Amino acid sequence: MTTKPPADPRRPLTLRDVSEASGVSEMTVSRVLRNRGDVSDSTRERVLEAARTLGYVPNKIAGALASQRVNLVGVVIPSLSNLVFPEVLSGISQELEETGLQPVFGVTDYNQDREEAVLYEMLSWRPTGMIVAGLEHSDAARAMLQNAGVPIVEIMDVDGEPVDSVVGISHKRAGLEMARAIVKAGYRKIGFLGTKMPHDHRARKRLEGFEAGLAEAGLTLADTEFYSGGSALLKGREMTEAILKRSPDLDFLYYSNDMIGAGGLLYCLDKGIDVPGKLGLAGFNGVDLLDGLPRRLATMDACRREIGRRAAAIIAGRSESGLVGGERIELSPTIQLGDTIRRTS
Amino acid sequence: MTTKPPADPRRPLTLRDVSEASGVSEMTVSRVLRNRGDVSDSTRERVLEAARTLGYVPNKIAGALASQRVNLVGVVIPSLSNLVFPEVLSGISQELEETGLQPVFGVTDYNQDREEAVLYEMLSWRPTGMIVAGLEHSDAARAMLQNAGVPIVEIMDVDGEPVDSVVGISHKRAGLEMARAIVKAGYRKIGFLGTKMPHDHRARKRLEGFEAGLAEAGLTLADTEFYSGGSALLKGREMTEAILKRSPDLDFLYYSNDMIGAGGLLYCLDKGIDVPGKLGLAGFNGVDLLDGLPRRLATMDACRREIGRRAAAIIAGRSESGLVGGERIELSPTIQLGDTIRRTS
DNA sequence: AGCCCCTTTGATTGCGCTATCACCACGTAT
DNA sequence: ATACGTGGTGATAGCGCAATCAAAGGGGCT
Repeated sequence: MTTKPPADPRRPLTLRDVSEASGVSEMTVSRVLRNRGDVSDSTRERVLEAARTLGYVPNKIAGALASQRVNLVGVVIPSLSNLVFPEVLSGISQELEETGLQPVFGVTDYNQDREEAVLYEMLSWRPTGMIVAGLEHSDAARAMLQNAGVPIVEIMDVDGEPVDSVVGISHKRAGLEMARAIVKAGYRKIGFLGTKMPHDHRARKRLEGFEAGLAEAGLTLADTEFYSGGSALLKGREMTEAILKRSPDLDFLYYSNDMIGAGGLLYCLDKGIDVPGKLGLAGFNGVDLLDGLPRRLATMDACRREIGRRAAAIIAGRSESGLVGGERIELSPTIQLGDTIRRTS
Repeated sequence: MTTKPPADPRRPLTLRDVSEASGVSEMTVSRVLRNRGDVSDSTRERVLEAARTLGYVPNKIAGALASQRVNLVGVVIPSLSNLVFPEVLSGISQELEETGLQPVFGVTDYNQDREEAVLYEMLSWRPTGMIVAGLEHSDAARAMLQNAGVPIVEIMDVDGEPVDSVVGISHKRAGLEMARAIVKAGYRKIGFLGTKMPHDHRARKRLEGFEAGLAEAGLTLADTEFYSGGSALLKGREMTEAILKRSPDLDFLYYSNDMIGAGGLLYCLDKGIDVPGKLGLAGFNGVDLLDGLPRRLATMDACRREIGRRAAAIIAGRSESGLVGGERIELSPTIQLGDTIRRTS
């Protein structure tokens, strides 16, 4: 059988073209290409051959409309330049790999209006499920998610009221526990260095938890320093220099993330400051960048990849088994003292 | 006017629901929601009000099928854990922001089979255009891209034959120029440290260019060291230690990326090695991480954000103006000598 | 032979939307 | 008066596919 080329070479191919080329009905072609229903081996071969030589690519738009099923999972995150989120995405991708589901990413830049727009856009493709970073959304966004009629998983954070399911860690508790560890190690004059992003709710919660932990020991933050934008490592250096110049008697610096913490550590080593004797340091995240530093920064693992995996599993699982949802998974970040907190043992 | 709730509360809303709630035809609702055609202000208000209170979200699947237009741009990259690609994505996002086009990302893990699968999946959504990292694809993948009938932009690399348009830098030339700079600075016993990924064609081309540059001065690589996986910073340390132990007389180390270069730099500073006097170092990429290091590593900017922007602009531009395509944009990375190459001046 | 059952294939319908054209009610020009 | 726009609206058809049911072609059984 000769495969005749389509009439108009620039007209996109359809099932009909494959059907004509292989001499069977469109329905049978559809069945072959989706591996669904019984088709004899001989026709299957013929159809696949025709599809291959034509270079046919199915039109999922039409397929999705007809079947009311879409293999997409919307993933909404605040940023890509954070190093944290790519790892979450990676966990999601990995878990979804074998399910036939496809993640689609959207970035909000920590901006609620952008988030609303991205959610609207994504929901308009009628995805199988949504994974959204954080629990804080505009009312309109919450309403959209609630009405979407598909599983919603909010990730990263568990301190708040989820729309549906939630997978994350308690950033409040993370801050609290780090404060306790620092106090226990004997540090008393403690400074905080972080970002100036009012919409990074997780950083805010860590700070709140941290202050609560200090309060347990009757302490308050001795000084704080904030930044925004730029190379985090460099900012860590600069902020550390600034805060130590202003408050030379600090004996501990808590950084809101590992990158600025690493910058601070490099600064202290440069200056020959005795770490952790005279000055202790800690960050947050457990990025593996830290493994390469001259000294291991104290930190707390945020379970990023695991969060992605579990969230994806909920979507994937729920899309098969018609579960009702509302799962709540709180992971426990483990504190790693590294070499920048005095060991009290 | 009271907006009656939909009959079945779990049935997804359609244009018909909004049309009934607002007392106009579906067509008029469609026009209002897309801001197309003339609609009187009073009806527009009524329709928007109804849509808002119902919480209607349009179904783009149906819309795309009917209009044969899809506002998606497929973006295919090899990895997210590389720090380089998130920046490219960021450039793409930014450029696409105002065009109504939406990027959709797919990750191949430097695997040609995965790439083929991801391309097939993406093309089946009939995107407005595709941005694909690299020029090396399987025959099937090339064929798919060629037949897609939409603008294709291959990015990062210009050393090869593009399917359609291409935006990137010459990695061969980047390697070559770095080699020349190193030779000119007087280094002679030069080692290379890189990844063991046979499918990272850009790293390979840089190495080829680099060796060609050495050859101009009658030199060859004195030693090489490869790694795969793990924390790049730590690997940089370990590899540097290994290669220097094996070949203590090396006077320069060229790293295939900045992260391992940074690890190497930290190692050398730890060991008190005279950089750049006794030993010169250079990386590749110009990641802003380097700004925070104790000494600035020599490197070469890969124009990542710019590449993303230009690629997106081609898609956006071509989707309006029915241009024919085939653009070729070669950006020029600038060498930054930093503090780890001797200044010959 | 007549029956049933199973496998394989095809015809029809509709998913939710937009393109297109038709239509109506007004003006305004001729 | 007739013709002709023009802003506003609705009716109809169809995008490319999959769900569904109908039908055709074999066996194997009584």
